[in-house]
Amino acid sequence: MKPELRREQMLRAATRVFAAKGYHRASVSDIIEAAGVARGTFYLYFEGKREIFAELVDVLTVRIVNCMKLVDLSPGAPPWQDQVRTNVIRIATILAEEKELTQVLYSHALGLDEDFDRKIREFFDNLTDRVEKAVRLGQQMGLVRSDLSPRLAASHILGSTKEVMFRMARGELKLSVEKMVDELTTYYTLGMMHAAEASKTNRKK
Amino acid sequence: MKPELRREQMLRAATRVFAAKGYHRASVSDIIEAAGVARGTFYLYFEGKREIFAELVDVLTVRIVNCMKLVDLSPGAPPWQDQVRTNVIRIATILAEEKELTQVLYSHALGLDEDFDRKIREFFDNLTDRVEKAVRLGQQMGLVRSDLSPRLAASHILGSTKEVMFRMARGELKLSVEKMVDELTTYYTLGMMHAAEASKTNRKK
Amino acid sequence: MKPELRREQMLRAATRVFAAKGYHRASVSDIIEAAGVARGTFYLYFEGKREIFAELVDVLTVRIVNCMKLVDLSPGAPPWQDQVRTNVIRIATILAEEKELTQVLYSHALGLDEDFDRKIREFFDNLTDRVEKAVRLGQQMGLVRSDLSPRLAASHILGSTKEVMFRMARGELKLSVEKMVDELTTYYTLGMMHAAEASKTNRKK
Amino acid sequence: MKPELRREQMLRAATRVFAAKGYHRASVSDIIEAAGVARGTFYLYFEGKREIFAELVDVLTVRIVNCMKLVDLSPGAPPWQDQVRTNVIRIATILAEEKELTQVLYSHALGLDEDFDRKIREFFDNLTDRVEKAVRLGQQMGLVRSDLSPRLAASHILGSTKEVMFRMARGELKLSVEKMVDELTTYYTLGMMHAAEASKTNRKK
DNA sequence: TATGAATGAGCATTCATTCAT
DNA sequence: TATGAATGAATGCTCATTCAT
Repeated sequence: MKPELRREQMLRAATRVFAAKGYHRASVSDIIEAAGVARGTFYLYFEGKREIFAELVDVLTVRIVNCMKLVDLSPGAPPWQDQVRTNVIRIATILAEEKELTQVLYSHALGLDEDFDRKIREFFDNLTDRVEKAVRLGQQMGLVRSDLSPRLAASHILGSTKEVMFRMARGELKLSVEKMVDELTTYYTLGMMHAAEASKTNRKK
Repeated sequence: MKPELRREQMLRAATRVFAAKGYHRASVSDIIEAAGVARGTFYLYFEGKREIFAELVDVLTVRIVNCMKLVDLSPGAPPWQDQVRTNVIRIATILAEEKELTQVLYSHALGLDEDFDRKIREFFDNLTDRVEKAVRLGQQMGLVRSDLSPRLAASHILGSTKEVMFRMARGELKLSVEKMVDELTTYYTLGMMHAAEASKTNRKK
Repeated sequence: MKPELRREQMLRAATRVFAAKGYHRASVSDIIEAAGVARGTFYLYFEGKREIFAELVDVLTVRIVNCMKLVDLSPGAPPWQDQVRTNVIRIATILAEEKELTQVLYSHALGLDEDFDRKIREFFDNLTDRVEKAVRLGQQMGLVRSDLSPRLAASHILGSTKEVMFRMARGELKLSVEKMVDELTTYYTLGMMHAAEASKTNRKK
Repeated sequence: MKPELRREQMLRAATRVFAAKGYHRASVSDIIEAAGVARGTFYLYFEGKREIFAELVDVLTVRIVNCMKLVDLSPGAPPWQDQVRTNVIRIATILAEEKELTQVLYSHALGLDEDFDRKIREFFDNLTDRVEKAVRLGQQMGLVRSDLSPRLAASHILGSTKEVMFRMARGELKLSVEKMVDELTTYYTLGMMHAAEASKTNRKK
């Protein structure tokens, strides 16, 4: 079998196993059994359990980071709310496609070893930073109320998004991606906007 | 030594160890060393590693659940926003007191075994249910806009609260509990209120 | 069982196993089976296979180094030949007592890892250094012919001694320790002495 | 590529690898990498790691055995001391040429498996037998003192020769082959000769 | 011939838990 | 109650060897 296919097959098997048992309870034996390959084959493609997990995270990370576009505030560009909405829809669509991986990432990712924990943290910190910058920009433009702590607001947004996405991945919240994103962005924006703006936005609904 | 003191001593040691290394990387050896007791003594007081961890979680859970009061909407009661705010302040105060435990609980708790995972899930689901009910009530009272999905809103609130609390426990967000709670509740309420109300609330700031 | 006894028991078992199979072919499983202890017990006392082997070597090394006395050339001291003979007898007696360990040490000791190889080498280099110094001293005293390379002579002496001791340990050469040592020292001394001395010494026999 | 060249190329690579890492630490991967051939190709030419090593040993063994000539004691033949000296020079020259292989052979050869260990032992026993016979012959001719145990003397000679050759291979003893052989044979002969002979020999130097 | 992906027996090691003292 | 020596199931990993292409 072609190496790339083997890799693919094993990554898929690992995703299934990690989603079903969680990182800690999953063993290399589980993965090779699920993939239907021999012990040695596993180590031919991955350095160990930690590494195959890291690869799964990396793949998801890259996809998410790549789909995010900076909000364009130049005249003539679409309203920033729409741009944010589009970004969130793109992310949510990926996570909805990768339900199993999302569950793993958001629930079993910490406590492996210090390096790895840091990596996961960096991923979320990276996202938080991006959101924080957007909030600051919003404040400079006068769109966001200035008494808001940008870091706090970013943590907020990230936290609620994580929770909702995770519950959708677990199949517990059953909504269309659009409906969910609309709620999410309404929340974000209402919480951040000046009274006058909030008022207008709510009235439109 | 008095049995209760022994227990206390070991629980405290376990908290420190779990906070420093995380559940999976912490070993019984670490705990007994930190507590300064013999191996066998540990098993005299606790059934095992899982159980001493479960006990730590239980203690925190009980404290949190006990400090939450149902919002009283009868005439003459304080404004519901204030009541929510008081609730959240109480919870946040406990978590701020138990920073180490909070970190453990929110980051290393999953992946032990199925029973335990379910337990953690049930704790959060329990909280979500309570919030969801509150949202429904708010809708019935006409305070909360009716196009809001109560479950989604509850997930939202829970997610952002978890994230912010966790970041504070990690020492990453440095705010007073009050400031944080104000932001949090402003968020919750603005996102949920009718335009007119939101408008008024924001204006007051 | 008392820890020291357990250690003793396991060291003895390991000696037997290493002597029978050689270091590389011996497994921890062999050792614990021979000792009649559980897997974990082994690791309670030793860090691993390398370490228990190192300990065996250390014990032998210490015994050998301790039994060697510097040759006393002051007036009134016994003839240096006798002193050397006594030293060699002491070493040979230890090795004859520890036949199994001797076999292991001299035949399977190299190729474990670089650190360990160096250790074994240092042991023999240490012995070689001592012999070399003795040869130089002999040359200064005019007892040993001056055209002899001290290092070469020392390698010589060490090599022949190692070989003979090893063959005795293997049960291939069957002589009394005394007879063997007499031959050995005759060899050493004849090869090194001035013609006149060699002549006298040989005549005495 | 011509089969013989391939073999040659792989044997050379193996020699380098074994000399650098020792038999046990060397892996088939190391060898094929050093030789620049594929995994399967290796097994096309050799049955396995043990066999390629055995082949290297065999080649050296044959060369050494072939270069040894029986001492000719018939009248008119060169002095036996000279004949022994010539033999030893021939062996030493081969070993000096094959420094890497010598190191491997003398230090990492044991502990592979029983058959192989026996083989190495047989090689040295074979040499010991030859030397022993020579000693007996010397005793019969009245050249060697009769109180010498032939087997012991042979072990002696072999041991010191092995040690010196090995140290030279390791680059630790730096002498010309001639100087070394002179010392070696002086040692052998002095230790074995009658007093009168020893006296004469030493005087000549 | 040559390749290199695949194999799996074998090994070292860890650690939660037990139990005789 | 308290101890700590002993346990052994479970796990991760290596590497010589095979075999389909």
